[in-house]
Amino acid sequence: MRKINPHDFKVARRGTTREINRQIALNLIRTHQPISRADLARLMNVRRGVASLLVSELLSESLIFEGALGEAVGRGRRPTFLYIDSRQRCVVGVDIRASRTYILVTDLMGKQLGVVSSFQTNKDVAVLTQELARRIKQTLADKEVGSCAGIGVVVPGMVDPALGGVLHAPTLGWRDVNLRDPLAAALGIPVQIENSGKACALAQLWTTRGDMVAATNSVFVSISDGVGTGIVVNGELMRGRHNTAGEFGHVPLSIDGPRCSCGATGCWESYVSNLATLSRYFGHDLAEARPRDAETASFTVEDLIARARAGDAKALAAINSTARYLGLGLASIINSLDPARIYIGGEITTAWSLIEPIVRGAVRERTLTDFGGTTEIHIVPAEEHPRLRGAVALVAAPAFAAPMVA
Amino acid sequence: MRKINPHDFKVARRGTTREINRQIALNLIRTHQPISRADLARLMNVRRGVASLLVSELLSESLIFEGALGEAVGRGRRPTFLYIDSRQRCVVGVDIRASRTYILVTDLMGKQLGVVSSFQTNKDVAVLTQELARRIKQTLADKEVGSCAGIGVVVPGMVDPALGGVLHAPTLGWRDVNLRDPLAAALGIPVQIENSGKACALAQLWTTRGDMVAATNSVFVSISDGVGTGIVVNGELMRGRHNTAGEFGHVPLSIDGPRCSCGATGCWESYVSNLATLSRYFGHDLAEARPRDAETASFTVEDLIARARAGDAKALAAINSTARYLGLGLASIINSLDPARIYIGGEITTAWSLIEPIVRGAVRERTLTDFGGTTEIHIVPAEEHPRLRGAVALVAAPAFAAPMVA
DNA sequence: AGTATATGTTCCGCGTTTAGACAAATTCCC
DNA sequence: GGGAATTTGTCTAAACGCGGAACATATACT
Repeated sequence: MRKINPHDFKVARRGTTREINRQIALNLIRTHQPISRADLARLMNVRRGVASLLVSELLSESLIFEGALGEAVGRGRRPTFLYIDSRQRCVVGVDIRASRTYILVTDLMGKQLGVVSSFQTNKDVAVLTQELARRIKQTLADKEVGSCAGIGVVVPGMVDPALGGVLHAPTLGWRDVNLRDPLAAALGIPVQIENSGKACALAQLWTTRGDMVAATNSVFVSISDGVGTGIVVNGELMRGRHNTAGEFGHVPLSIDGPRCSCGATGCWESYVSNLATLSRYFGHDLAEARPRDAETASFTVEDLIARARAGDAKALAAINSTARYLGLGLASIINSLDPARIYIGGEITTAWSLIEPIVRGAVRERTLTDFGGTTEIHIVPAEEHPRLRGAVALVAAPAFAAPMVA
Repeated sequence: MRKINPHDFKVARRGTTREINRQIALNLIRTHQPISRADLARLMNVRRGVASLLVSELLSESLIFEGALGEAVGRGRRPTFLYIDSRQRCVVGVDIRASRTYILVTDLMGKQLGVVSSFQTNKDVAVLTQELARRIKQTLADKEVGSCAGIGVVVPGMVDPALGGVLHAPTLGWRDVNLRDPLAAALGIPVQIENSGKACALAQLWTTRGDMVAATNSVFVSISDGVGTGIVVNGELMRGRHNTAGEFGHVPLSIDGPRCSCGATGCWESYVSNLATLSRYFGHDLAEARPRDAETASFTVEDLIARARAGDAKALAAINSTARYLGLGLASIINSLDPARIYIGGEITTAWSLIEPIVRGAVRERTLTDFGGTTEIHIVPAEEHPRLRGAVALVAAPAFAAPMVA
């Protein structure tokens, strides 16, 4: 039951019906491929004639292609199978992080076409843009990937996708930096840019198979140096007025808690970020400066988890403590948004088998309803590259999105 | 950019275009009345012929009516003005609270038709249903209000609008109670039921004039015995998987804080509810049982505010303390959802002129971005009856909602 | 070889927008 | 007072796309 905005609506035109049904057909082919025109018509509950016309339109735009004939189930003419046409077109996903920058090439369906490459991030935007352009050119030339439909870039910080600018990325030290236009100009390819937490949520929305209801109402929680979240409501990414929706990392667990990098105190992030977990292990006061001495500089959460698994009680205690705070924060997300599913990404998830009971216990402890306590929690391993997948989705998804209407 | 759910979509039929445009026309008449067919066509950017057809359809369903001829602006034929037809049809809104139950009759546009009546709430559902039915019958017979299109009921608790049941309403002591069906059966009128925080959000969404962008991305925070919130995203009420989205009242300010009625500790509600404010004034430990002795039983927040305005320093301190916690909690809402506007309702708002600087200061203190700190805050006075307006919207809004498509 | 069945195409009907013409109503101007 | 200009509202034909059914094609079973 959506309200029509009387100052910003879209009247249905003669071609709107077709536009809508075309997108539905495209999505059904995407999720059910290989599929015949007849099956498509049955799924859509339209006559075969209509499905045929929709298909021929998609064929003429080479969004799909006709593959080999399928086997007839019983008797009767064999169906011609339809597939999304992701041949000779690719998408580049770029994940810029404080330490390194990652590049991935996929086809339009998000299928990985090469290895993930990476290089050290130069925080000077001009230099970084140049290096990115050089490496992307190289990648596109090397591979048999066809033409590039677009480049998606994700950044750990506040982004204005409409203007293409990074408004504030603390870990990169960027403020009011336009990355999109110079990169697009250097390559002659359209560039989309978005916050990485939101991109992760997009990745799950567009790549999750099976239970779509859960993916269309979900929250992605990404835990690394900071805590970022992306919220998906009714199959749509929640942006908020200034595209900053999803900063759950700075909702407090205790307003009198440790100082957070954002300047406030007791943020969830200051309890569960990788730095917080490591600080807890090394016994530093969390309010102090970040540990960067010789012993701790190269020590990561993965190392900590390895020690915990090897029997280091202090390491285990640090992780368990993070697990508990993680659960308490998730409970806030559940109470406030009641998502069907929560995705969790980040290094800490490699310890999931250790911490799951603690996390779930803490969730149950603070959720208001029994339903809330049983909210699905899905772990997204780093090997799935959720941020890069999200960057790709920025480019690939619009072709499949529902048309704006009413 | 919404994703089409491949397991639950709506194909566009032959009549879908008309359905969409019909609703747009209806909404434009609603917001711009009185309006002529020609102006409607200009607003919609369609031919006058189309607008005429849409109008004649709406006329035949008596959703609108033709009023007197308007004055010609320059030369030319005088336009016939169109109006939403809210004559002889009414909606009943019911607000069930722990102490009293309120009833309001409005027309389809939400215009108040009589006085708000109320009676003491009997927590036995059978008795309450009977009394409600009796009083509503009486109200509908007394007034020259025409036939009743539906009854909207709001309850302070967890509701399943689809099943018509109240799953859990702590202050009423209800659990798994079906209120909708017995009431509908007793009156022969369809009944809609919803949580009161969500209803308040709906009320603002459907009755706010002017800046629609703000209303379509807003959060309503209702502060009384408890703290309830309703979230509106893209012009649609956010329900969540179990219709429990919006329980920001139980997001903690400090997990080690005072015990909350929900069983957890340090919930925002336990800092800013009316009881919390009063307890602070009387110096009780917030974790103790609620103050209900002779002195405090009948003392309300309004009384407290009156004392504060009269110069009672202790009263002012209690209110200021609540104001600060209120702002800190609002900051969490802003950080996590980035709404364009926050509406605040409840008794404490009568002290807004006293507490506004403190609230805004606390908001700025914890919001992550400068944008966030300047988020619009609108006070909704009790005289506007936001809960009752929301109850009415439950019935009146569907006729104006955008059709589900794609 | 004949029949049954499934797929994919084609044709016509009908609802809706699009475009334009036209009558009715009203003001302006001579 | 009368004609021109302008605006409103209706009407008709064309274009677009779904709805339904017929038809050709292709395959399996008997």
